Amino acid sequence: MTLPLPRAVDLLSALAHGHRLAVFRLLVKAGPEGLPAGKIAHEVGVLPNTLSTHLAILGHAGLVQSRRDGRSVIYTANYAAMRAMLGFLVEDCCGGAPEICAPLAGLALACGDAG
Amino acid sequence: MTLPLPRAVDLLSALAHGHRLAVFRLLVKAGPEGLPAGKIAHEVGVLPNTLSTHLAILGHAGLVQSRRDGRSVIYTANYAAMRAMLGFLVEDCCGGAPEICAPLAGLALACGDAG
DNA sequence: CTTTTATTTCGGATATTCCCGAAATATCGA
DNA sequence: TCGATATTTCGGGAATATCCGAAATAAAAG
Repeated sequence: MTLPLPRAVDLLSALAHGHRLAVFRLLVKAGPEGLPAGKIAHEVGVLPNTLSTHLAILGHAGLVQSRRDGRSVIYTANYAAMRAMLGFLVEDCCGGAPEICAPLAGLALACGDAG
Repeated sequence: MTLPLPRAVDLLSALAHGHRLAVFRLLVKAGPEGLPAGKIAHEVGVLPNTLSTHLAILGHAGLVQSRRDGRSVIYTANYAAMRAMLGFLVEDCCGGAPEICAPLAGLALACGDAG
């Protein structure tokens, strides 16, 4: 197994929430520069303290990292964690069912070209 | 977006549980023939009624299907749903970060070869 | 040093998830 | 029909998640 099952559950749980999924998408789009917590809260539409909790959950799962910049705390997506999760899902599925992830090959290649 | 956000959350939530993730993996490995609920319960190590709830959750998310065979109810993994979820994650990530899913291309291809 | 801005932590109220035992339903075989 | 097997539904209790307002912490500005 590419990832211990509880670890995979942690990653899935972290993203299994509308606001947290939105936050992660936002941070992936933002790239390595990341975004300050306040801006994320505003974009996603949640109170700063609530967002802080969500960011902590994402952080605990390893999906985001943070650094301080003056008064702001900048958050960035951790690609490695997401890659690990996708790897787990793909390898775990492909083991028994190429139909599931064979189409992903083209998709992933297209992403490399387009991105 | 390849999938409405709430739909993606449903799929992620369904798999964000140790037993349910184990069940889904088991069903993917079992292939189109599927497995009866009782056997799944035994393999995963949960009581039949508890498993029934988990199967209902997976079913509601569209990740598994069922058919009756005599006294047994046979469950099978729904590849399309899993493919949709992976597609969402990959496309959503690759939009901003090829580093995440570029490695998946090779992985998915390898699955097709090996599977 | 005080104020302002940015974020996190704390306490608690509400909602949801999770699991179990008991009972109900469906199907088969005697 | 009666009993056995397979699964689901029901009801409730315990654990967990979610969200909010208020207070605390961190850093810059005046």
